[in-house]
Amino acid sequence: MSAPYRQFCPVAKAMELLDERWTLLVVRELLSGGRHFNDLRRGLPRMSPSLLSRRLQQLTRAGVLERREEGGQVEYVLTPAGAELRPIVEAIGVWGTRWIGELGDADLDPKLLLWDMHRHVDHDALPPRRTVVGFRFPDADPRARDWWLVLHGGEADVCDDDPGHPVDVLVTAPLRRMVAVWMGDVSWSAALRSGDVRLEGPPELRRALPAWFTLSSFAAVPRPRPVAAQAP
Amino acid sequence: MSAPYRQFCPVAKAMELLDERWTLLVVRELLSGGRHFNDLRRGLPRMSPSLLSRRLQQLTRAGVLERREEGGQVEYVLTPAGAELRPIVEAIGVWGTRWIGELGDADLDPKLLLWDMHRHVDHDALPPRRTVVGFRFPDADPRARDWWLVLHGGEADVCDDDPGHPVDVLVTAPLRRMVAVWMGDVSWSAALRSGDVRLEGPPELRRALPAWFTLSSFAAVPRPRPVAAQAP
DNA sequence: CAGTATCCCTTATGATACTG
DNA sequence: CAGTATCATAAGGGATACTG
Repeated sequence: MSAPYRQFCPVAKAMELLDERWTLLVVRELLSGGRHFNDLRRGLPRMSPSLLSRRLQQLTRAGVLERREEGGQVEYVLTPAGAELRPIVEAIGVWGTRWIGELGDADLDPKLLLWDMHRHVDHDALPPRRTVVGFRFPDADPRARDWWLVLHGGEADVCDDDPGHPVDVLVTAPLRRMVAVWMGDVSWSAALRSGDVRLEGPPELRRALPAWFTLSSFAAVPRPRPVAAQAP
Repeated sequence: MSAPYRQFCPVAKAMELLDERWTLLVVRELLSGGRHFNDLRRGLPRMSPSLLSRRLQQLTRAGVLERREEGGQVEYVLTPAGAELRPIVEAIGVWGTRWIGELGDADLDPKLLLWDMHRHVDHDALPPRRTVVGFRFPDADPRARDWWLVLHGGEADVCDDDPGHPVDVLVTAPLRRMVAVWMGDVSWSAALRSGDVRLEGPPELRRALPAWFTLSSFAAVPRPRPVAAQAP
């Protein structure tokens, strides 16, 4: 743990914990419903397992979460103190949505995009049978170019290998564009109209697809008005 | 700057900035009204000037604050993006107030206590003449044992040397106790009744003194109920 | 699945001194 | 007042391999 601030101010004391790299992202994963070690890892692919392990221990010691082992199953559960971090994480996300500028290319991780999408599937909007959505990001790294989302019976599975089932709708888009749609910076309809995002498959499925996903929780955040141009 | 998270998630992007040691405390100082480099330093006594300088630059680049130089006077001012960090800093302070346990001895910095108090003087409650409040923390480091607060004409000056003026009221208390009063964990009246905090001076000033200070902004935060004891 | 164990290495930070 | 310059250290963190 890094050196304490030596201030009694509760902001400083809280930041001694929350300051540390990855910590609040681990909390974000837990707030999003991650419960198992490898769940969490999927949302934090660039975090080493040893560091995740350490963070989980620190958060446990801090009283933010609890490690439960029941029948060989390990579960991490937020305590009341941990649950009260939700407004903080959300406020930070809102702030980031409003004030972080352009994303860098390195920020555009298709794995995380699919992982986030799979958590926001509106299963009630889906056809009543198994549905496979393919994603192709022509500009992405070849190894992360093709993805499949298998939607069935309230489950959503992310695959980076062909799952074998036929694809019902194929979504093709530049990665940056797809992220922009996901984050609410561009609407599905605008992205489709411009031709940046293309859908292939039966017309009724193509029409329905946008409704299968509720967007990122931050998509609806109002953006700051750009500095108003002076009226002439 | 430490390595980016490589996530497009706005929480991650925001934390790339806010994550870094001291950063949010610098913002806290700005939100509390600090405007000049050395103002900020007083609220961040353990931060080296070079690091403060670097943080100010990073925050400027991030669009959180603006450096203004007018007539040789340098001023740091929060931008709209910076001002929108207020709810985050406050939420973190509230969380810290509720969930951080006992403070360590190293957290009890009399300098910061006095610095915080001087910002929360209710000048309208003061006698209409210059008032000097002395503080003595018998258990503190000898060099930080005695402090003076000179209150006059809407100004409040913190001194760690005898300012020369006669002391109107002398407050003597264990440092931890005084911090507890300040943070709202113990009321003035309880602390005085128990004898932990003692006031010396004319009775009317002793009676009036608690009203001279509005407590820390977090003093009024409701504490979580302790886990209820099981009824027998 | 749920983590530990290593190991190296960058780099963030603290401390101090100094300048316009 | 408002910072810069310099330096040594610790250690936080990334990568990888391995275990029950």
